Amino acid sequence: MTASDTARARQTKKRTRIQVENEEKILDGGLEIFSRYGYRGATVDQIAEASGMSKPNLLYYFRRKHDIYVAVLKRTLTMWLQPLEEISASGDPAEELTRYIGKKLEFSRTNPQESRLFASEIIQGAPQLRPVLERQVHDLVEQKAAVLRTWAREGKIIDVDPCHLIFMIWATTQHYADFESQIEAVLPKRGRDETIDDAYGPLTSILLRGILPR
Amino acid sequence: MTASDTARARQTKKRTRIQVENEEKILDGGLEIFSRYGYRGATVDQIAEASGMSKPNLLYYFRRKHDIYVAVLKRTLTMWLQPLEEISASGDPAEELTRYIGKKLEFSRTNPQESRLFASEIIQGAPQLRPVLERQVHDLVEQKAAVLRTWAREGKIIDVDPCHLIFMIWATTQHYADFESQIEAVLPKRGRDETIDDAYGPLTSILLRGILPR
DNA sequence: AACATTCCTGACCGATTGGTCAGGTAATAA
DNA sequence: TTATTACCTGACCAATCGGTCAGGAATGTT
Repeated sequence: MTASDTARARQTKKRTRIQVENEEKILDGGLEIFSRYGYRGATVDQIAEASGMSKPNLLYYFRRKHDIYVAVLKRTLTMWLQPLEEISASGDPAEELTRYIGKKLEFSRTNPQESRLFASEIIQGAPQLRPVLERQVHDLVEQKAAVLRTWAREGKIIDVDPCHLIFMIWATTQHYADFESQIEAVLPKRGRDETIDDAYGPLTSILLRGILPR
Repeated sequence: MTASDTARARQTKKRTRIQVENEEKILDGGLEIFSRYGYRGATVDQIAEASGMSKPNLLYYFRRKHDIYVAVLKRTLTMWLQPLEEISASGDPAEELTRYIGKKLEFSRTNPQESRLFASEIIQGAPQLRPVLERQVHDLVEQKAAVLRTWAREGKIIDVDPCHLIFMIWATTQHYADFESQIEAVLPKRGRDETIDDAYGPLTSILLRGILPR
């Protein structure tokens, strides 16, 4: 047995059925716990329990707590960015933005844990995500900001800094996942799904009225 | 020495100069650490160091980590709610809302740690804040929502669920504090203060265009 | 100055933390 | 069938956690 025989190094080789299954279990469990308590607040024991396996067995697949965290973040990033990528310069601004807002709201509905995981990581200074933010996300935002700027030049939307518009959409849509417990406590009792349904109207109408020319 | 002689129980009596000073130091240190790591991720040792005192001495003033946390949250809540309270039914909607947005953005600039502390608490399910949210915040939101509804009935603003409008303002303004490190990483290099300055224009113009009648 | 009270500390405690390890069990390839 | 590899476990470890405690140092009161 040498160090190169460990599960992590084995990933270059072919992955076993059991390995695939268990790693997925662990990522799910990790998501649940990390999104609730943040990186430092989460314990390996908790993640192991949430994943339905013993701690030593979990650590057989991911040798360090930190490795689980990074893997969960990595898996989440793709779906988090997807809706933004789909904005098309050739489409109609109102349609494209309505669709984008809808997709982001839908993400808050179906993946609140993922949303909170990101929020938690970023509130804590994005120690793991920073490199990705500075390259991948930065580039994508700039690319889509350029699209919005083109639309503004053509008079299809008003002329405001497109980055802040994107931030507005992120903030308002993710709010329904990240601050769910606040909304739940403040609002007259309704389910989470209904609340997000209710939000769709006000959100799109205010934002579109706000950026489309009269 | 009985239990009733402890620092906490003493709060009913007159508070010493040193006591006042040190409790403030601890609340500041606690804010710094809790806002960075969340409740569970923060350690008493860290808070003690951030407060510039030894751990036993810190625990002389607050006997439990949890007591510090609650005290910090309590101190923060008042200033967090202040701007919303100031919205006046008799004022001009455009002016009142512009001022409110400005105040909230200003809070993000001057009190980012407080903002993140709240965000962290709420993401983790608001275990401590929930009672306050369900009473104090709930009542205040309903009261101001009524004001917005009146404005809508008078045709001064468009007719959307006012709660979601309030959420939009919270989300967009607090975003600049809570997600500061993301914005910093994504945006072309600027200072935090300049970014918030830049945000004020787009934010107010989009939101006001979005809710004021044409 | 004498005393009482408040403030502060080093040493310490049991519990929990992330992580290791020797060895046993199940799956699979020969 | 047998050998090999992958999978899993209980027991364990050093470090860190929240918190205690006896007693010394400041501070304030008379």
